[in-house]
Amino acid sequence: MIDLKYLEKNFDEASAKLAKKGVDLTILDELKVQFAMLKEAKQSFEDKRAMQKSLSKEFGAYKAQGKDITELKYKLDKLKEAATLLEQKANSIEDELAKKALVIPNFPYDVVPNGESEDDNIEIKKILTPQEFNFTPKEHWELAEINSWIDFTRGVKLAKSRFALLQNRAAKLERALINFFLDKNTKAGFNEVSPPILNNSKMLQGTGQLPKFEDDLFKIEGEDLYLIPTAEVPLTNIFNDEILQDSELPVLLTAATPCFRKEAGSAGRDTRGIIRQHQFDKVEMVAIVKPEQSDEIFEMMVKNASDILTELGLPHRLVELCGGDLGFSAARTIDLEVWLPGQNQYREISSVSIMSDFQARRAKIRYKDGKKNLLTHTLNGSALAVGRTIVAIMENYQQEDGTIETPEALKPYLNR
RNA sequence: GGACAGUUGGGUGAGUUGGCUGAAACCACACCCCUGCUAAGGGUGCGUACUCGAAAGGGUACCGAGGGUUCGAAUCCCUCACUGUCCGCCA
Repeated sequence: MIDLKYLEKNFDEASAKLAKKGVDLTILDELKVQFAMLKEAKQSFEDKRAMQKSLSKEFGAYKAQGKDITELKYKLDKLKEAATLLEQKANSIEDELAKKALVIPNFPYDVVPNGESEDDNIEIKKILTPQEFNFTPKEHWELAEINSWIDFTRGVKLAKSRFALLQNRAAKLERALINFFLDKNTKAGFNEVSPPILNNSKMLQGTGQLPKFEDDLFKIEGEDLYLIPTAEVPLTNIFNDEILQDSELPVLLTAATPCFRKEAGSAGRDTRGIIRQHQFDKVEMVAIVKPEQSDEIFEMMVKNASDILTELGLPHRLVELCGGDLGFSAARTIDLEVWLPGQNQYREISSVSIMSDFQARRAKIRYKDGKKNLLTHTLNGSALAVGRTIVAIMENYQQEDGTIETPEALKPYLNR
């Protein structure tokens, strides 16, 4: 959630920032007005309630002394009625305000370039040069067919469209990659955990998926539980409603989990292959940090993800997302895009973001700074998306006959 | 899933014949004093959030969540969630 006090005090500046993200600014005016109304309503309720409470104390004394209480009771009844009314008014303003505030996206950082869509993103640098093939490289689904790595038909039979069945060496490769990624992240200082992959609505709200993006989530019927769309949700919310000691920070966590997304709104996109599935494995990095630590940790996370790709021999590039392409909770994001020779283009394989204090405010993640409790910053990034890494290996390591070689770095993980 | 018990501040844990309790005590933590050497003693402070105030200091809400009774509820009633134990089931 954005800082409403900041919005109140620096309205124009806040508006300019959100405009960069393409927010309809009329909602901000409403927010500002309602925020002022809420303060006033709360104040008048609290004044009445204070009066009621202090008189109520006398009530006990009166009774003990055997004094007549009918007049006092009459006054108290009136006060109670008035206070309750004022309370309801304040509550309804607060509810409305919360409803609106929860769907306002995070403020982007100043370094974020202007732009409306992914076409306006800015390439920062390329790492490794794509190799020249002396044949026409195939797309990964053709290779999957030739090597019998992926059974798309039966995946759909078992579940529905956008589900696939990895088999043979692809299944082994998936497991090897998860281990490889976790080992790399551990070496980079991240602590491995294995969280629940069903989380409740409070957690989904904490990281920003709810209430606005409910349609993207798979929900368990009859339960307040959702399949997580990313391990960012459980990892970040480990500290939901907690106050950390400042000596504990930064907290660096990594986990390999399946992720589940409905992909609502991406009908027709990437329907072939396993680029966009309802279920996919991903190894995630999450950091809970003091605000002054977040830039440094961010660079470290980007480098870690990039180094892993380099070690796998996969050409990739770093892309700074523009305001319009930035996610709801993100203040700044760098995407890592891997080269896919079959598709002849770079495709996202990791996304590393600073959420500033946006998630921390929603999830109430704080730390002790002397006597004060301050909001932490949260960051997350993939290192890496497993399915897309398999795609990248298939396309980059393909031979003319359609067979696929194994990257050197993975051999220790596959030959056992 | 069934039966019983419980859910209080960072931790342990009082308080459940309604008002003197936002909350004893102890531990932990912070600062100070004494002392000096890898101990101990003494003092003070210490829940969270919002809000008024320059500050000192006030106000309101929160004792698992939500609702109810009452002038007044951590304390009484209802619903739900969770934890523990026993039974059942099971990887």
